Amino acid sequence: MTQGGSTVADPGPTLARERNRRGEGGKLAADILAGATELLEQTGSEESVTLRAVARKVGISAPSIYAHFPDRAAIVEAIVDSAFRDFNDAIATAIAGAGGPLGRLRAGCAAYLRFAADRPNRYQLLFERRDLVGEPGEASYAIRIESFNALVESLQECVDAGISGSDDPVRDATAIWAALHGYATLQLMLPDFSWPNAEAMLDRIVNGLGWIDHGADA
Amino acid sequence: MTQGGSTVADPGPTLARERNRRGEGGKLAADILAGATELLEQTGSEESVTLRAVARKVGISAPSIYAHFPDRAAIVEAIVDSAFRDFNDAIATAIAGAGGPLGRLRAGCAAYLRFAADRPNRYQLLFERRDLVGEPGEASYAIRIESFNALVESLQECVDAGISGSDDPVRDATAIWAALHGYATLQLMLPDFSWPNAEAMLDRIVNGLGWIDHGADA
DNA sequence: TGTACATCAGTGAACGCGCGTTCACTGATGTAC
DNA sequence: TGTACATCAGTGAACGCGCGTTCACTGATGTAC
Repeated sequence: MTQGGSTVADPGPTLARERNRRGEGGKLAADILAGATELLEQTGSEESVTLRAVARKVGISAPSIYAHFPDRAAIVEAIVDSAFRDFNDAIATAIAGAGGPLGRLRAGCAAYLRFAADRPNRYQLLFERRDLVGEPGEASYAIRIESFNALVESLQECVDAGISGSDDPVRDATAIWAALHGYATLQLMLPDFSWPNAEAMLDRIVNGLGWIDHGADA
Repeated sequence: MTQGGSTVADPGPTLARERNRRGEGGKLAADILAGATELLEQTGSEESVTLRAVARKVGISAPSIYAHFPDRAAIVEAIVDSAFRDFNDAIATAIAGAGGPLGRLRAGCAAYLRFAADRPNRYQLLFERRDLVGEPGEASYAIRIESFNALVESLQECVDAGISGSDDPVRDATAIWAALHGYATLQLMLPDFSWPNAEAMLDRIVNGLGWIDHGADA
């Protein structure tokens, strides 16, 4: 595990970095977070985000990290938090930029899949670490369902506009979420499978799952 | 990572185990695999399956493992393989035991969700290690889409019987798979979320995704 | 303008840890005669 | 039935590794006077 066949490409040490001026020591915190995120994005495994690897990447010594993060766990938590903020922002922006209830719902779902496709390793991390999730009401829980809530809202809008016949938008938004998440993560696992493209999948998911009116249920 | 806040419950050393008789040394291989699987199921993390931990669990010394597995990676691969066999068997059995095309499709999907709910950590492992997947045609690839193929077959049966109006069973089976996988894994991540129960979700997924005829597509 | 000094940003060496793996071995079990 | 011996199933000690973390430090930067 620490030794042996671990053949992760060594990104090599990033060379000399200028020491921050006085009062600007805080900048290093941002550099550490950025370096750690980049490391994760490259290797695809959270375990490879070690204090020493991060330090090499940023161009500092490992103990310097302790001035900015209490321990390794805090760095990982910070990466995940920042990834969730990026993720939620991307989806909120897409929704805000689209027209009409249906357009907004679809734009949100499309942005979801785009984030996962563009930053696969960061997406994977979002829903990987169960131990970082707090109880409902805590911030660490809220940040994880923020985009889901936006999805529910969009679907509700559609119902209100008479476009969707969903009798339970929360349940149906959950089903849509599940399909989006499954599609995104299975693709990472089996890249050689002949996946339908995102467009086709969105048609199925958005139209099929409690979306268009389609008569009886069972 | 090796030290620090790792607070995984120590299952404690399993005590003295009888040495196998001559010619029965092979039995240990099965014990090792079982111990490793149990360890994984308990801790939920593949990293905790170390040679030493497995040895403690089984009640042998760590080097004894080398008589049966060439290295640690081989153990993990064996766990995953055996988990996939269990998984595929569970689904195949459920399908075989159900009546009618629709009954078989639904039984397969229900068995999928049941496996994930009953053995969450083992299910998670199935679609976690990307590096173990070979190219299409290889056994390590085939075992990963075996149940998907059964799903396509069931859906095709439904089309043939005039029950489903799907114009592309492979694509629609993919969407169903994605929804099942997403539902299963998101539940592990956010156990406190108010998930619709499996029954309700199956209705949505099986009926909604390219299942029941529902007019235009876009 | 010059200088003593406090502070800040960061370093280098060292620690103990669990790990995968190697190696020389031990002692019970079965077999040949 | 007895005994020498090969074989088999496993052991215990040791290795070098990268890790998280601690600790005493250094030297550049800014400030008080």
